[in-house]
Amino acid sequence: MITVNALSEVAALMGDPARASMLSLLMDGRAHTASELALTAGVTAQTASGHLSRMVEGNLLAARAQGRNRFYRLASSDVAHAIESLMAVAGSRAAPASKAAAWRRDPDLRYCRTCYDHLAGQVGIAVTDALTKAGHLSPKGTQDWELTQTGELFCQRIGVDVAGARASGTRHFARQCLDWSERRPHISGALGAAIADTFFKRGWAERLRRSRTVRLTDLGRRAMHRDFGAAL
Amino acid sequence: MITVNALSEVAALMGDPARASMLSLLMDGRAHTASELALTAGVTAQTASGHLSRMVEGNLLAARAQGRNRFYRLASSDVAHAIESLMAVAGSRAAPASKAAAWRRDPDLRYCRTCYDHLAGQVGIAVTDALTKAGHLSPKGTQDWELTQTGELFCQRIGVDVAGARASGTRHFARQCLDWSERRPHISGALGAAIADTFFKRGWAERLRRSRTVRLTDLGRRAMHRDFGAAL
DNA sequence: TTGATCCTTCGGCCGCTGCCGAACGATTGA
DNA sequence: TCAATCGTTCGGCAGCGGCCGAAGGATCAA
Repeated sequence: MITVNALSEVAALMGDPARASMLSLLMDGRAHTASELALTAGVTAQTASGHLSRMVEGNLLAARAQGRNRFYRLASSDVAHAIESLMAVAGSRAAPASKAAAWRRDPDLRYCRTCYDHLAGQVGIAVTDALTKAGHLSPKGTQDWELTQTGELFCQRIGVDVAGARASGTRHFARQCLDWSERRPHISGALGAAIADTFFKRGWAERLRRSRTVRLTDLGRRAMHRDFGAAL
Repeated sequence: MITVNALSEVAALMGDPARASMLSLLMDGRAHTASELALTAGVTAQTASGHLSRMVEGNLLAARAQGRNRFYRLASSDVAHAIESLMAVAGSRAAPASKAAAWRRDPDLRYCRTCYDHLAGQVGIAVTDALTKAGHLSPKGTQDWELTQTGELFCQRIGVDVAGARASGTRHFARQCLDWSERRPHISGALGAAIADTFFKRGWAERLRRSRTVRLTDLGRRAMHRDFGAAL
């Protein structure tokens, strides 16, 4: 009865209050950091770390390192489905969880910032989304992007130095970088840096002093609309 | 976060190997006795008893006493659905579980017998099914049956003493009795006894000596076909 | 390089809970 | 009524597992 054992193991993983809290938070479909999950569960970081690695081991979660942060998300929609079924049995429906409050903090930083040397935040996501929607960019594996032929032309048109990016030695060309405020991947790597360069050189964006925060100029706003088809 | 607690509690109930074994067995949708579940789980009766009462308490199972046996079944389809989702996460599909072997034992007893003073086994179920399908009988609550007007006429026609059954003092008129071999309710109570009486009086069935086993006669087989519309 | 932040591993404590033996009601069949 | 069967409660034991403090690696900002 290998299936019975597997059943009880999966259920047991979900059956701890701390882990259940984490899973509940992750039901929003986004990725969360270990410390955030620890806070939610009401346990210390080291305890949370143990829980998280066990859930990764049990194929409930997927982890992804991002700088000194580690983001965790549900491993599959199957997991989300199972949790929802359990909630149905529990008889109470999942609370919508008011996140509005959290979004008030640091709105500028969340709007646009540099992530190392490329754009992040809502603007970074908007750029990435626009490129993928237009067919210029498509995910390659879980870590990279592929720049299509039309993407190559598009970059040329708006003045992104693609050739320079390709020639950047050991560096990854186009990388998927998990956005910590939007919790979705944006474009990084050499191409991401080249795109950010273009934003700064053409006066579409400017760095705020002593901060990672980036301000989108009126010119940039118009460019986002005209060249990327995104309203921001 | 009342929902989180409830989630972990439900999952924890399913997260024990012994309980998971029981739940797996109960996934066939039928009711099983406590001892059968104990055997399946590989624990002693008293351990199983504890598990079962906890699962009843947690609304995972429903229990029903039947003589000195106690039958347990999944409390709802929601529970079955949740278990199935967990199995999907576990990645292995539920084994069909070869039950064919078990059905070979005591085929006569399973085919037809008396349960106290009424018919049980496949014949008892067939009679009950035929009456409900024809609209003569319908469940009333979870414990009783209601005999409809057409049912009353039908009983009159085949010679069941309904009036006598109604007059039987303190006794329940038409009761749902869980069939231990078919695991589904058949008709018992005064009406069930009266129906069985008819079967014996009209030569449709005869008791085997020193046994609860009942043999359906050729006459009875024909009656089942003609009057009940059931092939047996 | 230094300090700060994020996360992990290690070690030990403690409480929960699953397990069984024993004993006891309840029901059934003879 | 008596014996057998089914199921339960009780008590005690043992082990798993969740928790934290301490310490250390990795990464980032200055």
